[in-house]
Amino acid sequence: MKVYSVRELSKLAKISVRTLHHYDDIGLLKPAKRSEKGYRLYHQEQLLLLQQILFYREMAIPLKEIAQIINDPDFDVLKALEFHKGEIARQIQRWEQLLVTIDKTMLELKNNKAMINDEALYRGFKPEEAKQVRQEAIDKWGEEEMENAEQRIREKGNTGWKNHQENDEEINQLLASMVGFKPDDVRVQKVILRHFKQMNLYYEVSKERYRGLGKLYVEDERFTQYYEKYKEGLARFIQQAIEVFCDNDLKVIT
Amino acid sequence: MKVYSVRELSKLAKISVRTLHHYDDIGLLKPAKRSEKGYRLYHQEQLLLLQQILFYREMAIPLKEIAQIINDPDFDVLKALEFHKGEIARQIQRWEQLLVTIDKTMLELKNNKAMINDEALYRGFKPEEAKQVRQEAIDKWGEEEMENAEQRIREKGNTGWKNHQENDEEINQLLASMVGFKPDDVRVQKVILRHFKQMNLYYEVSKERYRGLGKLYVEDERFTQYYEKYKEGLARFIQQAIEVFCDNDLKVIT
DNA sequence: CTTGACTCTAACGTTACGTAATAGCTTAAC
DNA sequence: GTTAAGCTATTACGTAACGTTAGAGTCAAG
Repeated sequence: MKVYSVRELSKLAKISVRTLHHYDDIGLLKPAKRSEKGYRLYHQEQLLLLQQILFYREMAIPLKEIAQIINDPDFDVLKALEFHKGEIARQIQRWEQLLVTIDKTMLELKNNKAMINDEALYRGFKPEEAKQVRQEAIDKWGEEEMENAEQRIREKGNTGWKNHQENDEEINQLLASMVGFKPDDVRVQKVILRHFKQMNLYYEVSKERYRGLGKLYVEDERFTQYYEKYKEGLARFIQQAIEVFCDNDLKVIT
Repeated sequence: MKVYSVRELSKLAKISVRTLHHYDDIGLLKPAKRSEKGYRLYHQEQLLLLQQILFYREMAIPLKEIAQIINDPDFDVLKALEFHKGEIARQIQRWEQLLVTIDKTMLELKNNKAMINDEALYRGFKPEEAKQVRQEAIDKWGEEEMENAEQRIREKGNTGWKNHQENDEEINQLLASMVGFKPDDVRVQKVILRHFKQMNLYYEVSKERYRGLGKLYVEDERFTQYYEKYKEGLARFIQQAIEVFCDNDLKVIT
């Protein structure tokens, strides 16, 4: 009967010798016997076992569980597989969602990055600075927008402007207290208008860009988490309110 | 300016305190300062950073790389995201393939398990034993096939039958030497016929079951690896040859 | 002043091996 | 016979991202 050395077996199964050592260590796959000098010797039986092990390993089943499966004849393989199927399916769901998010993020980075930076800038500057920054931004718009915006952020640091921050805070608090209202509620829209005006004080925020910002609130974790901090569902609430605002209140803008 | 303790920040971000400790340890997110007694104190700035970190962490980007992204302004985020997008896409591919394999495996386990066991039995029994086993199998077919087959395997162990094994080996060698031939090549089909006869010596292998076995050769890692050992592509080759055989040579069977 | 809730550091545990490092064995060639 | 190539063994640290005690100091409230 043919016996296999570690190397032979490893080549057959296309795994490393170390892996076989490991499986021996943890008792998952012991060699049929040891040679006089302690060399591991495997038989067909082990080859078969190994194939099963690798089969299950491919399905991302932890080695401990694999040991169960191949050792314990009473182990319910079907149940285990069913379970892992669910796990994998969920995993796939998550990753697919991630792909979407990444795509969106990349789009933001490519096209709308300025918008994010606007927010970053808009938050934390004195009005004079903001106006100047804005002017610069408008001047160079389209050519080096990204680099410039980032550059300015780094240069200016975060020398916050008190009044602005407080106003911002108040608006967020107000909106937070209104979560649950219908987005087209007049009271909500009033605050949104205030928000919109606030932004337009130092920035030229078109209807389009405002709508885009609204979407960012729910699609970008960084914004979402920032607003969820105030109240659960706030991010989505604001976004919906902004949508309504942009759809209806165009007259205010011009 | 509001400062956050570890716990506060951890609650805001819905992560563990340990994680914040960890991020501090590895320098990914240092607190703004330490209190007199060494307590970690975080500011808004850190909150923002943390949000970014968690954002990237969600996309399964390793912490080291995240550190790059948020520290090094020259780091090409777009490229990094593009890269990870590819990674994730590939992952998803693999997992989806796994789902298919798992489904098939479960089907095999539920309905066709006997087939796998047939192969296991068929390989390694003396003819008398095999015949007896077969008789038993036929008798109890359909009620406890799975348990019985397993039971028999365990009972009989692997007391191999020399001639049978050798014949088996020779067939495999022959087929291995023919990989690359068209599956409907007469020489191939002759060997397949021999294979089929060999199986029918001790087992009642219908055209259907034989075709099913052929599929197993390529769909079940355990079989695939077994045959790939002889020659790369052998498993698929045999399967194709069996398909041709089952499609054309029905007259031989009856 | 004593709880209870919170904080710190230090350090081991987790998963499935990779990667040396050190040393003995086998075998074919010279 | 020796030597070099190639195999084998054991031991043990490294990896990623924290979880989980464990021991000990700190803070606010009753």
